[in-house]
Amino acid sequence: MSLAEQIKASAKQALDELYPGTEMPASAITVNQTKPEFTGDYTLVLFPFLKLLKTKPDVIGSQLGDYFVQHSGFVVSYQVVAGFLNLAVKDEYWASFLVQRYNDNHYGEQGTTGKNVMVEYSSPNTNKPLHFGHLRNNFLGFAVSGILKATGNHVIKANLVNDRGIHICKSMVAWKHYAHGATPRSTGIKGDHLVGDYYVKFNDVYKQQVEELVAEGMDETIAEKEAPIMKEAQNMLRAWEAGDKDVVELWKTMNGWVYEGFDITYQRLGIDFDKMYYESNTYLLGKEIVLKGLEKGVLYKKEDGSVWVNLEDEGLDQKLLLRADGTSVYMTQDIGTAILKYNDFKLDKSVYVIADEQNYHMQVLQLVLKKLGEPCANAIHHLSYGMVELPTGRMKSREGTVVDADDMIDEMIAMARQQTEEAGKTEGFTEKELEELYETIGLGALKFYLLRVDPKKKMIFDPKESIDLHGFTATFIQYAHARICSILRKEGIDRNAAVFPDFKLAEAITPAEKALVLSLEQYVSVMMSAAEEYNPSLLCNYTFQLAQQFNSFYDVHSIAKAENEEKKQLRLMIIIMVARVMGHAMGTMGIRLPEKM
RNA sequence: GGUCCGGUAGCUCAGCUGGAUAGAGCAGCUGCCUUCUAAGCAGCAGGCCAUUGGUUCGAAUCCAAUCCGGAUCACCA
Repeated sequence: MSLAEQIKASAKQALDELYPGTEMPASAITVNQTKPEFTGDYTLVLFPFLKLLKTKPDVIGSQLGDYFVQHSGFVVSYQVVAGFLNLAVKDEYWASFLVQRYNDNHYGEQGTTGKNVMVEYSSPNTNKPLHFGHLRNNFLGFAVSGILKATGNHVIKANLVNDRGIHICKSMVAWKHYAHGATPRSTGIKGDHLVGDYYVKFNDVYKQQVEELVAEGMDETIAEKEAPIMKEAQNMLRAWEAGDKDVVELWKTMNGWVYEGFDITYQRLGIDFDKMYYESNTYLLGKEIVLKGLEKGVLYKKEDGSVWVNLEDEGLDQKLLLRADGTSVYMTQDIGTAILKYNDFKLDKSVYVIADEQNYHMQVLQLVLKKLGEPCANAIHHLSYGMVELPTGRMKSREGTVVDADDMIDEMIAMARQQTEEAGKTEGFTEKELEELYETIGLGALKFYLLRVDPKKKMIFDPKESIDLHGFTATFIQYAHARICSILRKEGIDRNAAVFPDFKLAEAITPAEKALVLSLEQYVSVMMSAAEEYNPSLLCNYTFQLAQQFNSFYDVHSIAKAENEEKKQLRLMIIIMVARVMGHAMGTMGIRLPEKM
């Protein structure tokens, strides 16, 4: 239990004892960190008690304050200011917290919940390379997986690859006509980019053909259907579904190129999966379920033979689940996959990392599954995140107005190199170490940039403004971490092995020291909130604040020249804990921290 | 039009389960490296928390209305 929670519990107990018979609801008890301008560490708000207890703030304040001093064991003194009870926590409490956690190598890790949680993320289309917006999805999914793992869940990271459909055929058709047999090997172009180029090519040609047909007097909506290249793509899709040997062969080849490209990108990003699902394997699964739902009378059939679900009672619309010709739609596939995933791993929770443009779709999916009586309906959680936009609006791969993920990674690493060299900080590194450092800094900055904002908010990225390496960034945290490592190196201390069995608290803890211990104490509850809210930005904010506090501490206190041995040990324990917590928090999100920079 | 999401410093964002004088970073301005890493620290300046009303001892936070921006409401995925 965190200290703030202990204070709440004690306050509840105190009120029960002081005012027997008056049931104070837990919601009436609020505990905040004390504002810096007042003395104290935590503050209990007294206003909510006044009416129910028919008393005044200073009366109840001193009653509760006395109770805390006498019974809590951790409060040394208190002050009542207006309606606030400011509690000062004993230095001994902080010291013993520190010693205890210092010797706990798993601080920040929760015991197992016994729950199986799947996080589906990334889920790319195999017709184009990843762009900046996809990065947010990938980082979010990976970070949330780490957070759920740290809070004791068994996590399965899943990737549902969208490897079939008309959009895939578009790249294939264009490649057939315009590539003259070009391959990643023959051109030296990364496979996903090569295929993406032909997706763009398809759209160029398509647009041109539509224009020509319109110029010949055809209606635009008809022209869009009649353009030869579009018809060809549709034919190809039909051929694929029929298992046409040549089409399937080409499909396998081109998807293979894309996977090779994706693998490189995933590896550079430090992102991985425990389970791959391919839509080509799963797209037929939902049909059976839908037909069963039809039998049960949960769904209904229209005259033309198409199958629908009526969600009007839920305030939504009617939704098609099977076409008149019996083929599946997107929703049907997702119904099948949801059940498949659920059964594959006996899931307690199934998280979908999907952009907020699909909120409606996910809502419908969940409702349909519920209507069908599928237990997986209740396990679904849509982690809906806002899209990354350019100042000019949304990225459109069809129009080629995207910030490419691979380019972005290169740019970030190049920037890390440039700034390290400019600062003259390359000494004492081998060439290989430098390469690794630039990657750690560049990728860290990129990940942090995309994770530090509340997932549900959309964000605007201006490619003209580079991602900063100062201030609220991973670099800032990495730098603080490197400083700690440097201190330890100079002191000859191994942070994983150092123990302080003789530590005694000899004098008062200073404000800068206390700020750090207080933050360290809050780490677990921050991690829990991040898990509850599926929100890595909480960890980003927390870790940044910890780094800030460390830098201030570093400025006013010396470790090497500490006033005495007790202070030195105290500070060593503090900074080692800070380094560990930073490493744990960032590591959870896939951001590495260097020992030196 | 229905539904949903957002509007906080010049810019990017915290704070939103109601609590003290609304916080960071960037950009701007002052200081601070013969002392454990200045990718840092300390400070200055910058706000009608979109608007209006309501609830309350207390509202950026909750409710209602309005304005602005976005998403979505496909036999696309």
